[in-house]
Amino acid sequence: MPELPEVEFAARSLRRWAEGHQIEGVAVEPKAARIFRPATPRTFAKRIAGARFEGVRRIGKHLLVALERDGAPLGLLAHLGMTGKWVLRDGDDDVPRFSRAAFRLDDGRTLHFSDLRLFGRLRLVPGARFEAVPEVAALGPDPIDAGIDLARLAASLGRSRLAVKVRIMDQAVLAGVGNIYASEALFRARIDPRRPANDLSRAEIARVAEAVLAVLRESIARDEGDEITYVEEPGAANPFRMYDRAGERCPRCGQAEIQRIVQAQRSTFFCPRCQR
DNA sequence: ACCCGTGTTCGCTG
DNA sequence: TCAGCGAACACGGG
Repeated sequence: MPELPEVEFAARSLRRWAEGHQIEGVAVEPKAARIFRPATPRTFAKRIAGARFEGVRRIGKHLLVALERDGAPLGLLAHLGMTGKWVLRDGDDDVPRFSRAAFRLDDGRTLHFSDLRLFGRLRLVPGARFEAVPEVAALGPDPIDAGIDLARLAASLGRSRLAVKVRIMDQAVLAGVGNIYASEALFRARIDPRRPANDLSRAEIARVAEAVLAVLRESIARDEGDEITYVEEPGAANPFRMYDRAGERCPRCGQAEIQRIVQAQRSTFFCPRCQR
């Protein structure tokens, strides 16, 4: 599910569902131990039980959850990986498929962290000192939260001969841009994803910045309500213009077919006619 | 059976 | 020294 817009949706959901509520107990799936590392599932459950949700921040694809336990701050760093999602249930029966951790709240509802592929992470951060976590410290600016500084983006791109599509997915360059939105943004910017990053002109870099912001904002706006359609759900309509549309006509020129290529072991979709 | 997947990390290489 | 590459992680769906 998750790139920046989907994680933003998760952050808003968590705020609405959990802020101000206390965790009465936690049930963890022992087989999902890798999610809780370096803590063991048991230690994780023990340390977080009794904590109250204070607030939720998002940087890129990371959720920074501030908790308070026994009057002391405690952080929960959550990453959804490829298939993670937060799900709220009324009671404690009706457990979602692939629930890996169930947080029983003080109002009888249960918050589930569901994750099929186990690439997600739930990590406790002592004192809620998120800045001290290396993977958080390494993140570049979040485009929605901080905007995109053109000079900084130009510097990041100019330093690399990597394909621009691969480069803008680097979380140190733009935190939160993943495989889908990288393709979507470069289509909007009319830039060939295979171009070396350091080959782009200043004007082209400006187009990339504008396009990244636009596709992220569009998607966040689309997810405005309580519901979100997950790409992987069977029968869900594909909301993207390029992603997973190989062989279809380009929606811009109406002439060329959308191509699928592989870059850095990930699928890229683009229009060979419009994107130069 | 085989390939694919919205992400990250690790070890190797030049 | 370090950017870049490929494999690995894990598991269901087509």
